[in-house]
Amino acid sequence: MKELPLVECCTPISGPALAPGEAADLERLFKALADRHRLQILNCLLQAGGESVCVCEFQPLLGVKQPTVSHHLKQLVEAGLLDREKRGTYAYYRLRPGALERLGGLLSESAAGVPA
Amino acid sequence: MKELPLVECCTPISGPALAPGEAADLERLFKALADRHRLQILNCLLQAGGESVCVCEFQPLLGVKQPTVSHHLKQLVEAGLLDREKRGTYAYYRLRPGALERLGGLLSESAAGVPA
DNA sequence: TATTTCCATCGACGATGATCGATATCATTC
DNA sequence: GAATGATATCGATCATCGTCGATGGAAATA
Repeated sequence: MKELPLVECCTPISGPALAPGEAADLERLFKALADRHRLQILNCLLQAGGESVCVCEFQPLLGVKQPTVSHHLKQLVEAGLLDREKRGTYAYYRLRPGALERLGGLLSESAAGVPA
Repeated sequence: MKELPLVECCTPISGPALAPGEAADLERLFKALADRHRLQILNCLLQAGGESVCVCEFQPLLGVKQPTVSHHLKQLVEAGLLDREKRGTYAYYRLRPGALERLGGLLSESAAGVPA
């Protein structure tokens, strides 16, 4: 047997681990937010005050080609952050109501248990 | 000149774009959160209530090798989410006070301007 | 129906990122 | 100071992601 070191390593903390499904959901959400261009899209939609914005707005804003814009929009929809609506040949995107609030609330709540 | 289509595409929205630096900061933050293992680390530290946790706690929790744990911890520190402290040969990490709150507040605030 | 326009999907390529074995560093112990 | 143990860094490998040209589909127009 080995003696304990002078400085104790740690007192094991054994809170429940993040549920695998829950961790995967959060990972997808944050992955969706972890891109400059997708953040620009969200910022644009926030400034639109929840109104729908046409795809054609995004391309000049982002400075990338059309397939790339489409790709990013799809990712945001699949993450549950945006809703898509088609009118004629145009496609419109808007913030899914409450999506960002929920994420913000989750972070604030989690951190609320931590003393300053 | 071309006539306007039957369905108007959109009324251009011209709010200020996200400042490049600001977008880059946010991107780094969300990138740091966009990984299953780093989320598990944060969850563990949240359950520790802001207390320091030794590195040796994380390896069995994550189920990855030691260099990988070290890699993830470094990313979280560089993102400004964790603080590192060394005692003897051991390294301890803790949540940087207010970091998660700020992020949560930012999201909630941004979304606050959007009508339900 | 042919044409045009808008947008999504596909396939490929280059870049970025996660992982791990090997090695380095540093403090402790012998 | 040699040996041990904990952690960080390095270098290579493999997977994932962002990007874009080419193509496809659907609606509007001629």
